[in-house]
Amino acid sequence: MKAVAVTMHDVAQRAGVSIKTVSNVVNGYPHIRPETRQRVEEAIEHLGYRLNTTARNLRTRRTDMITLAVPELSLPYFAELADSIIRAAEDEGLTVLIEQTSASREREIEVLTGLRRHLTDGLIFSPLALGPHDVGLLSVDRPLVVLGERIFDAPADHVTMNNVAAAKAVTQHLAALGRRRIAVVGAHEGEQVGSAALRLEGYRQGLESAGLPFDPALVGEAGLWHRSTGAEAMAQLLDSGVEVDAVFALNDAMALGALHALHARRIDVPDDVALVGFDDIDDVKFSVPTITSVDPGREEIARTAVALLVERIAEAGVPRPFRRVVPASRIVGRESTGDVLEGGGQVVAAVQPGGVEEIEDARTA
Amino acid sequence: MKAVAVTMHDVAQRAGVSIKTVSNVVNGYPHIRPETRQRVEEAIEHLGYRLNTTARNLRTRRTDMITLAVPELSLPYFAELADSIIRAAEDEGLTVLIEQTSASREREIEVLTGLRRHLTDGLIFSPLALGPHDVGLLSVDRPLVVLGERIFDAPADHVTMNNVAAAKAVTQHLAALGRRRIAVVGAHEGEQVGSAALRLEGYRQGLESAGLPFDPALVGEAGLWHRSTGAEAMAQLLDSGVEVDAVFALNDAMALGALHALHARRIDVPDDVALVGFDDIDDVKFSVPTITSVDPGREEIARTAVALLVERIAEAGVPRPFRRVVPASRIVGRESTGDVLEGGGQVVAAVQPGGVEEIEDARTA
DNA sequence: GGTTCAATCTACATCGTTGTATATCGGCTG
DNA sequence: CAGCCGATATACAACGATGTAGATTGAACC
Repeated sequence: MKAVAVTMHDVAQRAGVSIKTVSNVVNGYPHIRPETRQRVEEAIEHLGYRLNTTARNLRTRRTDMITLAVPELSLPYFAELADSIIRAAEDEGLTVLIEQTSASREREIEVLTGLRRHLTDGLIFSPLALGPHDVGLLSVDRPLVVLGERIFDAPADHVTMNNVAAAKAVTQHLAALGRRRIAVVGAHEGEQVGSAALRLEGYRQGLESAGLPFDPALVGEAGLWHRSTGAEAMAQLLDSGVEVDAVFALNDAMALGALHALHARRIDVPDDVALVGFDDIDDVKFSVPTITSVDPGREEIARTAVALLVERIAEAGVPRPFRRVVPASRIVGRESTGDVLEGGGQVVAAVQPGGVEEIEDARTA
Repeated sequence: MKAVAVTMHDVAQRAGVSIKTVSNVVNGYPHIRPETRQRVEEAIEHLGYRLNTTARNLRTRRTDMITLAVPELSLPYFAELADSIIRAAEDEGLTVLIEQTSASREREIEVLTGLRRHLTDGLIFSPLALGPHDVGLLSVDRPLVVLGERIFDAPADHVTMNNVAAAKAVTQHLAALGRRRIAVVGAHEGEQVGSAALRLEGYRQGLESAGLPFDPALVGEAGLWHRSTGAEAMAQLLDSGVEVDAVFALNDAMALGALHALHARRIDVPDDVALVGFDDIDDVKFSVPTITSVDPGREEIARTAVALLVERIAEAGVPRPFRRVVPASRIVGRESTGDVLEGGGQVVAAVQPGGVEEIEDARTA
């Protein structure tokens, strides 16, 4: 019943050539008589032959696939990041396999060490549970590019963003608008690493440079950076009775949640409270009101990550310094800070890129 | 420099057993002396052996991977769908490879016929460019599950939603709230198939059952169902001067865009205009105001699609009727229709599921 | 006219597993 | 005690492609 797969063997037989010649035709090897090529192509067509990618992968030791490990696609930032990375990979002839780690430590380790290690040529990894102490786990013997702000000293290439500087710029911008009681949503108490810690640090620097005091009462905690947690953190801040005239949500999802919570209490944005997010996802360009946000250069992050990985794959085994790349980011002003009256969005601050840095300790990736 | 991959051969040698025994240990074959098993495990541990998935795939003719083809992940509905499908697949021990078609005809055909055909065990395909005329292209010789509303007579299992009934219910609900000038955003002029046509049909039926006339001036067109196109369509409707007291956006992304456009014109939702979307994505639960929407049963769609595909894969070659599954959907009422004052969301209408239907023309999938 | 070389094609081994058939051993059955 | 069976382990071929080395042309070269 089930038609057995057509192989090169069958094609070779029908075309009256060797199986290797079929392979050569399929792979575009140039030195083939036009007549032969035609016979082979006819046979392929007639038999409906399709190359077996798995067999080729085994023989060539390449799969032309890469893995992208992110927490979850239902978080808009990661969905958009995945979109960009898939496109960038496609341009390089690569297919992307997505692993959702759910920000679970176990799953993140599994991605690094698990079964599928031999299935793709490399890994772009955006950790959320692992931290600096886990650097050892990243010493895998295959091409790896790390994203994000949790692990900086990994033996791997690293694409990140200018968190501190951008957060500082956000805070300064809010201060420049005359806001004095700038709250934060999404802090992680006691944490020393990761986006939360860095952006909070930028916030403190921004306050300081604006001559504003740091008030712990203005710092709202939120574990996972979802819309819902942002709304909860915002609600708690408001309920605490602390005076607030601006909110810096450490990512856009929380900014949307915060906006929701503000609206529920009939607090006007931006008249009563100004609001800024981080990530510049599509949502904040259409929310009501639109939300000012930090564009961390998502496209560039994606393209760079793929490019670095492709390089590592090509040079597998060749030692070369690990690189840290930090694309330029910028603040896009929108209604939530009164920077534009409606729609649009305009750059109100550009944050210098960190450029490309080569790290001494050059091991083999 | 580069460590050559450790194979079963190396493990076998170190453990002093045959390579097949190593394979048996790795695969959990029961009849192995504990002592032997331990020696093998020690060797695996010591050498850092990892199974080569590609080789196994070749030998077993299975990859335990499935392909999911969607237009793009930056559309929230598809991001959430992908999330759900990846989780459902994981529960079945499958990994998901995502292909973005960008709603391009060419890419959609490529996904069906392309190189990677032999790389995964099956395909879950959500077409946006192909239509009923392309049914022939779907006669592929491998497990396939089709999603969506564009192709109904494909020789494949099909998971869809109750578009007409749900859209009718939405319209009736708006009418029941006293709205008389119900506009639509996202129609596709002249199109006979697909979500747009079906939902528009439901809209017409809803109007009719409510005794309201159908007014073409109230129908706004939008090609791609993005936030931006929804905003444009809404703006055009408003600029046309037509009277409107409710808007049915044919998906949530457009509803968010429409809300944005309404807000830009200082039109209050829901006081001046009520708004309903479709898909029940996360965004509409946190927008300002929150938006009433149709929950098409995304989780169930995902689980069903994976389950059907798994069944086809297991029974490859066995003929069995093609099935069409239509999960139940429901309208979740929120602020944009005044159904709740804030937050939350409550079911205001349940739409009967279409159940499972078996289609006569049973070919082999 | 022998040599050289590019073009064209083929044979064979190989990538790292798993399926199949088979060998060996000891114990249990009747 | 012959016969049988389950437990344990192995040898060998096979999955479907590609890399390597080499065979066979015919034209070009000196």
